[in-house]
Amino acid sequence: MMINVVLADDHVLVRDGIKALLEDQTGIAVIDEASNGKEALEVISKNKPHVLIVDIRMPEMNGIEVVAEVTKNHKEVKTLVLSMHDSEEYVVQSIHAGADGYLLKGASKKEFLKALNKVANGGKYFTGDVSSIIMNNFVNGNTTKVAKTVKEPLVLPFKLTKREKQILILVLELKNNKDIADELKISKRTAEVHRFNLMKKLVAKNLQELTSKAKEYQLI
Amino acid sequence: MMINVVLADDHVLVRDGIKALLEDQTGIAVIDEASNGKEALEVISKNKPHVLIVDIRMPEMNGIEVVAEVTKNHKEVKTLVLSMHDSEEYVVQSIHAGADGYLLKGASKKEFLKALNKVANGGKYFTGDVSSIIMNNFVNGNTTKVAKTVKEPLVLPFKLTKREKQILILVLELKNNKDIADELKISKRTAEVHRFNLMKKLVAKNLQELTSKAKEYQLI
DNA sequence: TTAAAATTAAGTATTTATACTTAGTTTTGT
DNA sequence: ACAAAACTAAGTATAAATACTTAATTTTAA
Repeated sequence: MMINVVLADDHVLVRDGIKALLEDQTGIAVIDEASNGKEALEVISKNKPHVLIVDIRMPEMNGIEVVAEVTKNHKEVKTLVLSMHDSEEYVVQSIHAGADGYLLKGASKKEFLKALNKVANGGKYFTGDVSSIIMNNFVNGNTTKVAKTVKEPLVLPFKLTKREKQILILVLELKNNKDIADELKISKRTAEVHRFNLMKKLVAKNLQELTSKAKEYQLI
Repeated sequence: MMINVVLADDHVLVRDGIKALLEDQTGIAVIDEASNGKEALEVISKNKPHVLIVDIRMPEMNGIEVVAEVTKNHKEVKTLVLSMHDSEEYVVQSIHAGADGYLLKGASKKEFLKALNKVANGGKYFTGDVSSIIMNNFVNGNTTKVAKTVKEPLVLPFKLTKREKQILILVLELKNNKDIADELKISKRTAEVHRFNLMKKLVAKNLQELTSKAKEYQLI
């Protein structure tokens, strides 16, 4: 029985790498590819693969949003999320979105194939390092958040002005107000007020929270 | 004339992707691979390739260190640095280390081949976005630092104590002194002094410089 | 053309970070 | 056992960040 696979990743090197890896595997075929999230959904609707291998970070729609959409509208398609980073946030979001597996891009060929086969056969596969993360979060009661965090990047409860976005980038680069002022050719007091407004809009108490929120809302 | 290439990248998917990309190119052959910096140097010594394609971030030795070593000991080998990020720091360091080219992993096949051929033929190729960065830095006189920054991760001019390392991690997580104090069960004033000492040891004026230095010295 | 939104920059106040030092206590190495 | 190093926490001082507001000017949208 042939396992039909669709790849979604904006880097052609990564897609080619996966294809090369699967090339000599009997029973597995890469039937189509996508380089962004929206394209991935189109390709899936058209081809109805058994498995979607999707990078977590992509233009148009990120991997988690794609997984949530596939889980909702293509229940027969299994999803395997790829990520460069062993990130607790990403893992939890993947699970909440309904992913069948999560794998690091640095995984061995052996692990990769194991994950793909397991997922294709209806099982779950989360890379070993991630299991304790899963346990921690489920034990701590983060399981009730169903597909909430994955939607938030699409409909934000606020809107940043052009200037605020510029300020945000520099703040996230850890520049102080004087440097920000110099770079944007405004006064230090002006930079302070923009910064204050950003904190208010993102509901952040300090730089750490601002950074987390910016990542969560995918503002960077 | 065949261009012999060695690949150095710790992700097998990336190496496979590059191989797949080069597979149908007459005149180019991937003759060996390495998955970390030290292995890369061994492979180069053994195989004497025309070009080394090296990821900037690798275990054992990072790509810039490898390039510096190759520039010094294998002058006939051209080097092309790959990076996921369009980072001014990385570009400047690559140039200083003697790299013949710098490319983003998201580059198109066309650009990739253009870069490879140009570098193999003795030219330089830095991805378009980078040219202005190069100009900025050269104009601002950062050109005199020859292979200095690439060696520093190996021999540091200071030593961090156990406690300082703990403080550094939390500072880089953007935690404030009160939170650091709570987490390590020390007083806020103690956290302040450790923080001050860190700034002094790493010769940093502020959080931004501290973060940069920590990355440069590979303390995180 | 006009109104609304955004940008700018000042005011005053509190909190936190940075700067630098001193000194007692605890831990580690010889 | 003792000396050195590390850790701890206080002192005083300056600078920066945060908090919140007001208001004039510029830009943008209707």
